Amino acid sequence: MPDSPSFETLSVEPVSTVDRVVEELRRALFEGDLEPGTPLREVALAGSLGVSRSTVREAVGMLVADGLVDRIPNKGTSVHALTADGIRDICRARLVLETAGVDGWADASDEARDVVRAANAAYGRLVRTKASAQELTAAHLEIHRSLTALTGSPRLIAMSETLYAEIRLALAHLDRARGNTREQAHAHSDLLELLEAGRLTEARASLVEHLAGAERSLLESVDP
Amino acid sequence: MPDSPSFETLSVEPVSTVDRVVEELRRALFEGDLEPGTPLREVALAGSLGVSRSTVREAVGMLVADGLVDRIPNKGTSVHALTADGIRDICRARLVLETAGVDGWADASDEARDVVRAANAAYGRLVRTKASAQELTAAHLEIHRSLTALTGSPRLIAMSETLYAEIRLALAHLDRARGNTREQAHAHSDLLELLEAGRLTEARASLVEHLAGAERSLLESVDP
DNA sequence: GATTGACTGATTGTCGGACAATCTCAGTGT
DNA sequence: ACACTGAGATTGTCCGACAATCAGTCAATC
Repeated sequence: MPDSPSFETLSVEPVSTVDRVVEELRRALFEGDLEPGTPLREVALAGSLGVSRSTVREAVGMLVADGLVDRIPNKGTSVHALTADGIRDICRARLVLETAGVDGWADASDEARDVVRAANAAYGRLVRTKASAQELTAAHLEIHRSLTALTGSPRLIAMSETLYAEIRLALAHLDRARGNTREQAHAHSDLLELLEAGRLTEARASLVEHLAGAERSLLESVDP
Repeated sequence: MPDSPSFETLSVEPVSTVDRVVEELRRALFEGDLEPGTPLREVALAGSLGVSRSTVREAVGMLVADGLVDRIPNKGTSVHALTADGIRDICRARLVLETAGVDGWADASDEARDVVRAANAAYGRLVRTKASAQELTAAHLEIHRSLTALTGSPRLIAMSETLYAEIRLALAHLDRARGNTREQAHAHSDLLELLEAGRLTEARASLVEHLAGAERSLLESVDP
């Protein structure tokens, strides 16, 4: 027998029914199929998804924990509706997390830095090929996620992901304000250049400005 | 009719069975009744708590979302066991959140600053009266929570609370290392004095040092 | 002797049904 | 205009059931 191989690259993901339901609901939320404020009736969902109410309940509970769905006891759950205060809060929070990542650029691992570069390149590619709005926002948020990931902290990354999920939900119902994609691409590239050059304080300032712009754009989605 | 009173202070919390179970489990975790790694069997818990398995399942699911309990699919749940890497990660994350609060001292609301002062005072009082270890850790973590609360961001506060919950769980099984409570009280008071004096960079440095000490202390709990 | 395969018991994941508690809302009565 | 009432809908909780999965044990095989 040839000495036992390791099989370290192999893996099977045991995807449970609840996971599939969560995934399907997230997809529907991010694609804008479900308007914010829409009630999520357990029996109706169970019926159309072909699963039991218990399973739907558990899946919805996870989305509630993620902040994508609001629950009022004894009244039901509904698609999370973002307020202006909520947007301001999200932006303040992401500013904290992303600047933490930018400040740690020098101390970050090479892989983490490469992820930022790759995310930026992927976004630029999508802008040129005129991808769909959902793909663009996903790629855009991936850049910012990679910034937080510069900290190398799994918990900070997990926190930031809940923020991006909320943003993505808000952006799903805002297909306008897409005209600034090209400027945003420049903003990201500029930020990355500053980072590569080691000009951290300028990079930080660039990020602050970029996020302020994002906040304005998001606020338009709730305040017409 | 006498002109209608306000009743603003009144409220009834519609406490569901799941909430009570969650609360009871948290208590048990924080008091150290349950060793890290202890499996949480659904039927056993349902039996001793006098509720159905569904309810236990939902409650445990919430604790999993909070990071207090680990779940391995098809294998079960167990009390979260903190690794050395986990502690390092938590401390990095709390450093980011708490420094964000400290940096925002000047811009914070008066109430938020008062909360910090009150928390510090309450902690000092407990140290003098030789309170129990659990009370001390609770008061201690409340100080740090109030620091993050200086940001005024509900989401950042919520994030920090999950961190403190994990820390509290780790501390529940570390009744030694309590000798440094007096030094810690000084550290907090010093930090607060620097803040009051507006010497923010020094305050920040003080916090960094204090958190490094906390990390060392926590690491002892996993690495004997 | 190590590996494989089959059996067993325990536990989880999912299902369906059931029922009380609670909310909503229209309707009724005063 | 106001309070009460009742029906319908929905959630919260419980129960019982069963397949799928996992951790052992133990025999069979090479």
